[in-house]
Amino acid sequence: MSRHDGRRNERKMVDYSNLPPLSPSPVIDISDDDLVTISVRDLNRQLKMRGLSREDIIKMKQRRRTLKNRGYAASCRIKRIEQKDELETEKSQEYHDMELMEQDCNLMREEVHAYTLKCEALMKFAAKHKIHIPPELAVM
Amino acid sequence: MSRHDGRRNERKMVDYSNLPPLSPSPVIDISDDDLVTISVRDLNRQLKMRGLSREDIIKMKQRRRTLKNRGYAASCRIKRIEQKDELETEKSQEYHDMELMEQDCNLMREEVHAYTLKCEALMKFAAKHKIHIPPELAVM
DNA sequence: GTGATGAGTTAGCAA
DNA sequence: TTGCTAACTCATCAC
Repeated sequence: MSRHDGRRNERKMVDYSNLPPLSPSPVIDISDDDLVTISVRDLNRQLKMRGLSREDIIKMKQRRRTLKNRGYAASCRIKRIEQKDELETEKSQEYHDMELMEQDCNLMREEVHAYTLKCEALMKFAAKHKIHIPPELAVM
Repeated sequence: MSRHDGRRNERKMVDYSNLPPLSPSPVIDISDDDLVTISVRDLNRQLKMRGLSREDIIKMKQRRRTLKNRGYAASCRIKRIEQKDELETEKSQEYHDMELMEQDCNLMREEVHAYTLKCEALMKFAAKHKIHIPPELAVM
């Protein structure tokens, strides 16, 4: 119960200025925003310039890592949501395609049916008029 | 950094016996497993019987809540995974159905084509033999 | 009180 | 060191 007791989580988004100060005393006046943004090189330079103790340096580094992790966790959650949305979108697209294809199928089914009727009528006509149709032309 | 430093997270699953003892001293000899399982009534009875202090009772309750939350978090994760699996399964099922329907479509497409050829041949045959076909029977 | 879930922290893997 | 993710804790909401 050291870090998070009712200081964060107030309303949805990260307020970097809201983290508790580094105890026993604030070590350096870099904002959290800068701390995660700055390069390791520059950070080291800053830390040395200000002559921080070994301990404070370790704390600073740990703090940087934690802040970065906070960001990673956020992206991880966002990614998860996006992937889910993607799946759902693809699924409903597929469903839509399927409906189109089904219509297509039905049209063709009707077409086939219409042809069978037509041909049937033609064959009847031929029979009625005693027209001999060569077998390779006979439809049914 | 009070609770979880290298005691949990060893390998995947919850080890209830692994939580740190309640400080300043272990308060009661209920296992975590029992603590989350027992009813509130029974818990209260136990706590009173053993004459625990107000503070220790509060700690005990908090501990129970935390253990329960751990379980809720786990179900939440499992649920998320299951929902994702479900989506994926549905999607691939849909894809499979679509393929079947496509085959169906293709078969019918061929059928329609075969019919047009047949009818074309019949019409040519009729023309060649000067057979008059009533318009309502004419195919094309 | 119970259950679910978003955000943050930590451990530990992979690169 | 960096990025990611599972497991955990906590706050908060709904019931």
